Amino acid sequence: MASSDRRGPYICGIDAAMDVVSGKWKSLILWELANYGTRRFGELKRGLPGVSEKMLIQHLREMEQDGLLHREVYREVPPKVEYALTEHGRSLNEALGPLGEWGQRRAERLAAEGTPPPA
Amino acid sequence: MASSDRRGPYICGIDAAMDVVSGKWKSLILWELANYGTRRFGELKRGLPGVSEKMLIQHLREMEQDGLLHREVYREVPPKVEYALTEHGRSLNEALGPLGEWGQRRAERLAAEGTPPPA
DNA sequence: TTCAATACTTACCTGGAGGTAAGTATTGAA
DNA sequence: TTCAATACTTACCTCCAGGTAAGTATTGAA
Repeated sequence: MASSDRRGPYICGIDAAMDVVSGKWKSLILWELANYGTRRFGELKRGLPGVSEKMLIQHLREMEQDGLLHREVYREVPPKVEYALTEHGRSLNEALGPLGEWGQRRAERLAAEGTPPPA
Repeated sequence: MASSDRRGPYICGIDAAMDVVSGKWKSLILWELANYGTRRFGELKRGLPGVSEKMLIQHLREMEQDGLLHREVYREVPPKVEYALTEHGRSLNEALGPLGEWGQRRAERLAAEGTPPPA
């Protein structure tokens, strides 16, 4: 969910899914964790160029509350925290597959049509 | 795309798809048009309770520019305008299917867990 | 005693998504 | 001459997602 809690009522499934995945970096976090299995806070930060620490932690917290990922704290010095997808997170990532493929085709089509990225 | 034009560069397919589908009412417009085939402005408005005319027309214009739908004007009095999905719009709607199903399951799970909608 | 490394935390600010409400254009019917 | 019906259009405003930048907590090593 977004920081302004919703959790319904939803008018359709897309609505319910978007409530959980909308957020500038969430789908990328999902992708990163699906690819690497487990990632530390700093690794995620480096893997998402441009993300601010505030938004990264905020998104991670929301995704944890939404049951998409698990947070494991290792009491070491310096501190170490690992994030990993839950089963729900993995299934969401899979459900996003077709959308990603559609977007991929769109990007290729735009490129083929000679639409240069804006200056 | 959002009113602040993006059209890339995209860092992944999800990104490219989200650029086109993010917007409070866009997935619902997609669903409405996929279900009815063709809809007039006023019909869409009545079909999306709560949408403002400003946002509806803005979303429709953006989706037209993104090649998702077609706008057909009938020179009559009173005026008549019909909207229908293009092939791209239809394929996007299909790509959203699994996400919608995931959201549906999530909504059912939340209901089963006894998470009442917020007051 | 200070520093390095990691993972946050907090205060503050800006831009833009989206809402409200009133106005416009067209023309046949009453 | 006014009104009804439809599809916008415009001005103005609010709220919040997200950014920046500085601060905190922990403790072993130098």
